[in-house]
Amino acid sequence: MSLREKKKIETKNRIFEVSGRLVKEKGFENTTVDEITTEAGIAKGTFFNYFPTKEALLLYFVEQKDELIYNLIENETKRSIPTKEKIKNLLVRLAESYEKDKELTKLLIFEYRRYIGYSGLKPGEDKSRSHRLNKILHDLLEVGVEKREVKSHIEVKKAAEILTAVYFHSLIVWLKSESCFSFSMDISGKIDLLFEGIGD
Amino acid sequence: MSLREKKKIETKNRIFEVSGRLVKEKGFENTTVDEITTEAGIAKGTFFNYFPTKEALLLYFVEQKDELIYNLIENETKRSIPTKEKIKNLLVRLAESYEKDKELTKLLIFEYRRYIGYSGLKPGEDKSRSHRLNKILHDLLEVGVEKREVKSHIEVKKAAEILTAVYFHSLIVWLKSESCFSFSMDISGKIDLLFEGIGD
DNA sequence: CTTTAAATATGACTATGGTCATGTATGACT
DNA sequence: AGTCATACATGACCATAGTCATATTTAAAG
Repeated sequence: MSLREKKKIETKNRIFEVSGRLVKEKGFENTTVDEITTEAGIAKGTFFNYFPTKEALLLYFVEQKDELIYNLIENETKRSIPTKEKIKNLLVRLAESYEKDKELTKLLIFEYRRYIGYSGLKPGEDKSRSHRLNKILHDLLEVGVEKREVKSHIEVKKAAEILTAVYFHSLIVWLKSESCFSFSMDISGKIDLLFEGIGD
Repeated sequence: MSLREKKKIETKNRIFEVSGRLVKEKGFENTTVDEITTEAGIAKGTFFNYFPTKEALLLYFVEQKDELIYNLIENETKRSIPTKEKIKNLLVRLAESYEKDKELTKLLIFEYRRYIGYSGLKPGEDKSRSHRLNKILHDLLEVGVEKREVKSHIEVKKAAEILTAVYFHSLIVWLKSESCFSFSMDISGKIDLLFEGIGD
């Protein structure tokens, strides 16, 4: 690895490290790019050589954290248990990992939404977090149909979207609520309801 | 009405009118407060006497539009038809009203999310759009339980949240998609699925 | 070791949302 | 009508995200 590459990585890491500390201390909005660059010992412009906008930094944080979580969870989907249990386990594990630090989750999720809601529009590709979960759920449901654990005539695409929708909406509701009900319990109950159906 | 009040209303209307025009022409981000105030013939500071932030203006737009839509729809919920049909009609009507101008909807929804995702956190009260729909659906479901059209043992709260979640998520997916599938058809199918259940 | 071109760093500069001390119009009270 | 407190308007000013022409560093070629 050339000196250049080494320096590049080092600089990016320093930005990441410094900004992580500052954001945890004072929140994202209250942390200025000036502060980050000063603290990191680089010029302001340099920051924008590494992250196109201040919010891209946040995106990077979220991506890093998601990567960790999804890796931990991937194994879960490989066990041979009923489809419904698999989906429930997956979403409950996800929920639990967010429950570990509600404040941090709040920070990351809301800022992320803010950013993605906007710039996420322009490119044809949607790399949003919901897409990733949606794909996993879609695959699980397809297997479920094959195993006759999921209604064979349902549109798997719609069902996956429903599960994704419920998961993310519940996450937002939980994050916004002052009362500290359990997100994982909530999502677990909702999955039961979704598999059973609402109608009588 | 005093002269003062008249002037106040007139000024607010002028801001609303001018900014509406500019935003439609050039988008929200590309419309500056300076432009709006210049065009409206007022000083910059005056703008902030009427709207605490630039984004509050957008909030105002959305509220105005929502008011119209919900008023149109309210009657729908009063007809004596099965609960499922009522809910379906409600959401399909909502969907149809958004389908009328996808671009405008995109603009309003995404900018709104951006704003609310952030400032919507601070106050205990959540006046978000999803709350309003959630309440309506909750009420409809409760009636449905009484009429034995909805499973009596289900938690109505969870069911309402699920419907709300699916509606808004589908809206976002639709807005983001390039292909022009019908949002109202999509939501209609999903409601069938939700009432039937996913499991076999 | 020089020279050179490309990658990278730099910080003065711009654009814009938002603030605030000050000025001005309004209407209640005498 | 004249006086005064209050609500409202004003625009100079500030903070900060993001840009860009220029300077510097690196790596390769001669």
